[in-house]
Amino acid sequence: MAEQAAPRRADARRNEKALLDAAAAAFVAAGVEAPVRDIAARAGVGVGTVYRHFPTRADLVVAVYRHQVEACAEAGATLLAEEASPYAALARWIDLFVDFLVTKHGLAAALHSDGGQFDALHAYFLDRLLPVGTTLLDAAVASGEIRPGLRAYELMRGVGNLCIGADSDPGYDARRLVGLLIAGLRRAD
Amino acid sequence: MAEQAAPRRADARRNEKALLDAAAAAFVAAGVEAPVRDIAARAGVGVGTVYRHFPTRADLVVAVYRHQVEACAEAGATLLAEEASPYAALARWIDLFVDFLVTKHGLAAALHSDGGQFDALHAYFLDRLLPVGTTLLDAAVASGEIRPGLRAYELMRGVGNLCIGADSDPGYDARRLVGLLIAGLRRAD
DNA sequence: TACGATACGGAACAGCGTTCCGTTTAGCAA
DNA sequence: TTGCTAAACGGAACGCTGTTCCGTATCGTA
Repeated sequence: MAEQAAPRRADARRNEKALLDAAAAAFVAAGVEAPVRDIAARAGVGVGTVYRHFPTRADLVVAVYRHQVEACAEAGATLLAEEASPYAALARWIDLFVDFLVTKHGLAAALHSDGGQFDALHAYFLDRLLPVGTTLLDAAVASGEIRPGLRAYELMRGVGNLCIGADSDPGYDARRLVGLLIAGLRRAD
Repeated sequence: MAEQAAPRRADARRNEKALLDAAAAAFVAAGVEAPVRDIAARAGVGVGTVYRHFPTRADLVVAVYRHQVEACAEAGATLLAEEASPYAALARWIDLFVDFLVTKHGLAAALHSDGGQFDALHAYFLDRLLPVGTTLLDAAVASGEIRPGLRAYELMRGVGNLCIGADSDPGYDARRLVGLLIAGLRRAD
C-alpha cells in the first residue's frame, strides 16, 4: 500500500509528474478527450513520452483522478455508519459520485464511450466503486427501504449516464434526475 | 404536407435514395457514426456526393429516422386519449421513445455528443418530441399523479441519457432504469 | 571521463471528416 | 441527332486526430 518510489531515472520521474499536472490542466480546459499533443506540449515533452508513461489514455485519466475515486470509495463505509438509514447513506453516496462526475468535463461520457479507448477507465471505476455500491444497495434492501432486484452495476451505470453532458448544458440538472431515480427505488408500499 | 418531388436531375434523385438506403444499412452495421467513406462506398458514390445531399451527418441521420420520429411524436396524442390516465400515457410514450433509441445503434450517444456534429439532430428531436412530452407531462401534473417542477426537456434528456450504451452491454437494461425514473416522478403522498 | 542502459522527441503512418475543383452527364433545344 | 449548359459527380487533397518507431540525447555509474 505504501507509495513505492520506483527506482527510475530522475528525468523520467520529473516528466511523469509534469505529465500528470499537464493532463489535469488539459482535462479541465478541454475535457478528458484533450488531444495527446496538447497534453505533451503543456508538459513540455514529446508525444512519445506521453505514451511511454501512460500507454493508454485511460491510464492517464485514472492516474489523474485516482485520489478522488479512492476518496469516494472510502466514503461509502463512513456514510453507512453515520447516516440515519442505509437508504440515506446510499442517497448521499450517490450524490458524492454525481458531484465527482459532473465536475469533471466529459468524464461521464468517456466512462461509457463505445470505443475501446476508455475500457481500462471503466474497469477501474467498477473495481473500486462497484463493491461499495453493492454494499450500500444490499443494506438498503435489507432494511426494507428499497425494492430488491436492481444490481449495483445497473444503478451506477444509470447514474453515470445521467451525468453525461451535465456540464455544458445549463438547462439540464443531472442531480435532480438522479434524485428522481433514487426516489424511484423506494419500495412501493 | 404532400411529398413534393423536387424537380432535380434523375441521377441526383437516384443517388439520394441510394444514400438513404446505404446509410440505413451502415447505421445498423456500424452505428450512426459509421465513416462517411463507408456510406459513400455502400451507395456506390463519392464522398463529395454524400456531402452535397446531406451537408452534415445530422441531416443524414434525421433523413433516415424521420419516419420513426414522426410516428413517435404522433403517438403522444393517441396515448393520451386512449390510456387510463395521463401518467399511464406518459409511461407508455416514454417506452416508445426508449424502444426507438435502444434499437438504433449509437443513436442515443450521438444525440448527446459534445461535439457540434449532431446539433441539428438534437434540434430536430427537440422540435418534434418536446411539445409532445410537455403535453403529456402537463396532463399528468394536472391529474395530480406526478409532482410538478420537472420540465419535459430534462425528462427527455435524462431518458435519452439512460439509453446510451443500452445496446452493446447485456448487463445494462435501460428500460428498467427508465422505469425507475418514471416511478420516481410519482407524487409523494 | 567513458560507457551502456534508459528515456526522449518528433517524424511518419493510418483513419477520420471536410473541402474543392476538374470531369462527367442529364436534360433540353435546335 | 447533335450540341450545349447547368447540374451533379468523384476522389484527390487538406487538416486534425491517435499511435508507432527509431535515431538521438541524457542519466547514472564504473
